[in-house]
Amino acid sequence: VSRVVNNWPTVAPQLRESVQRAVADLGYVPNLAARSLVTQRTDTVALVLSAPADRMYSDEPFFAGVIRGVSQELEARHKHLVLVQPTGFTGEQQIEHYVSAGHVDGVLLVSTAGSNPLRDTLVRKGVPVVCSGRANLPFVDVDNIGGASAAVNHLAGSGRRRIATIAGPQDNVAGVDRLTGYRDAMRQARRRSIVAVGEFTRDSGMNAMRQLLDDAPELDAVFCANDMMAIGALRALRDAGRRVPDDVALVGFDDIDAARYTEPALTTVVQPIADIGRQLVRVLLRLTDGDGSDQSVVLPTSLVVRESA
Amino acid sequence: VSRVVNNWPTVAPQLRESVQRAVADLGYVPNLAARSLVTQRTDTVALVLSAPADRMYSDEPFFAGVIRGVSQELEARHKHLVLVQPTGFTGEQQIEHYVSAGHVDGVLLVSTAGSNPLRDTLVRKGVPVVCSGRANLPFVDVDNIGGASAAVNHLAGSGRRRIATIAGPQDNVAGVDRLTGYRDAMRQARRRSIVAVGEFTRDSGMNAMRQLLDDAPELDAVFCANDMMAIGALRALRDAGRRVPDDVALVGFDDIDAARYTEPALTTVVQPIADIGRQLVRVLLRLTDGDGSDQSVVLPTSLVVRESA
DNA sequence: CTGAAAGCGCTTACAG
DNA sequence: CTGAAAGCGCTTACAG
Repeated sequence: VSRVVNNWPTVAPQLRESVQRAVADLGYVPNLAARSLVTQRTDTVALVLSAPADRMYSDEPFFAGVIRGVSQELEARHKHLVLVQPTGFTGEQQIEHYVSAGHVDGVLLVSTAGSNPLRDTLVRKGVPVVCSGRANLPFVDVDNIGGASAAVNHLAGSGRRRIATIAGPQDNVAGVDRLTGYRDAMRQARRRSIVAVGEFTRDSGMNAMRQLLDDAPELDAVFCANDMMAIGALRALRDAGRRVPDDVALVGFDDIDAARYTEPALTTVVQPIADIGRQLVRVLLRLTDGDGSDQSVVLPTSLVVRESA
Repeated sequence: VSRVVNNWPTVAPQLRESVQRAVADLGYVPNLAARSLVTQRTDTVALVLSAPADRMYSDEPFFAGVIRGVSQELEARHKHLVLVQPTGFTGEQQIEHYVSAGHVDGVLLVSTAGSNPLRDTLVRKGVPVVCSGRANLPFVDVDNIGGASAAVNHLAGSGRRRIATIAGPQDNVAGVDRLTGYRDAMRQARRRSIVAVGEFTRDSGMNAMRQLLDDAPELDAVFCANDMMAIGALRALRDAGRRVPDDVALVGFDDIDAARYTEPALTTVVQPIADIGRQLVRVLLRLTDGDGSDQSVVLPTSLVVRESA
């Protein structure tokens, strides 16, 4: 029976057929716990989402998009998804325990912070891990530097003189890289950088914009490291009586749905969010089921020009 | 060893201690597959999210909030979460198979559509299932009718004469109940209903608002069955030159983050989204680990008054 | 090609 | 209180 269920080639056709009929009649479904006990595989992947509460709880669709992509790709490959959103230290310990217990074949780590004790622990234990955001282990990232540079070049190319940026948190790889991209492009254009730092939230974008307006009132363009902050900045600009894009041009990053609905609609850098999820799965499965090679991926970004710049 | 690990009372203190030391030294972690093979329990719950793609893919934070609540409650109870977002029929078949294989102790079903073949199949197989939204099996819902009525009463109480509604899709329990609440309150106030139907998305809200403006230009208030549609309606009203709240008062439903950031900020009915997730878990665990009783829950809603009405 | 047997890592009556 | 044994439901060498 086992050989029929697992599609071994060496089974007489008639035997196979009668077994299959019995399986169908009885509605037999193999017990996965028993199977994984002997095969040492679980066909299950853990997705660990960790981020500061204020971003996780917010309505930013980044995490939802990644989950969706992971889920899609896993379903297509007949694997299962265990989702974990650890709250604090005890949460992380539970995951460590769970993973150590052999309940998953690998871990997908989507964390906003740069350092991550859980990651190090898992790697040390020999658990296959793939990160979102470049790291010194298998990862999936997007071209943050290129995207940010493209945004700045668009701004400079359309005649803007004083281009500021609202950067993301600098303990976050994307936050760092998008600022790097901004600085690189500014240097190349022989401009001086004007930088404020936010937390990737609407409120922080609003505050950062106000500060920029105080510190560098002559600015005529702002590149925001994500769309949520751009939405906040838009509000601060309106409150200050600056017209967008007439007085100040604004570019975001991410291309979340909301970017199409601001007034004016947001020019932004497109990041393929669901693709990140799909690629995370592919890189992990190459590690566990494939040739075991690290084939990290960097996905392209592109600028979509709407009304704000 | 097993008795120590599982905290049986009948173990000599010294024996217990030496086993515990060994466990700690060796970093022993019990194999859950082996355990669940004999106990027939997995300490794992499946959360099945099914919704039409246009809502699921959107940046609406409802699903993310429910996931968060489920995840929190499960972590607190040392249970695990497998997340499934079936795409089409094959996706549902995979879940059915997975659940039948005994990989989970129960299923949380968050589906927007009223009828659900998967639900019926699982129930027939004897799998413990809890739904979000009232149903003829254990469920967690919010007081949609009461919330909608409160919104209408607020509008009527503040002197609005012609109160319309943009209802949600009528194949959705929340969509139906929020419309019922609107109609009930209107009847009680001896007003005539003015109804347009949307799909819970921004675009559908915008279109519905345009239609209302055509059909009933005299309206001076609109109750939207969710915030996303209210955001779309806000846009349509602005495009039509109607001021909010001066010309038209607007009330939403959900109290998503974005409701605080519209201009004017949205008056809306608060729905405790993360609580829905937490309660789903509690109701399910009462079914499986508790006394087996169906203790469905209806969570309260409340009106939060901001600027739009 | 196929049957019988061992074993995956646990839990839990069963004796003592 | 505790040891030895059976058994959960599978897979996979091992013989034949």
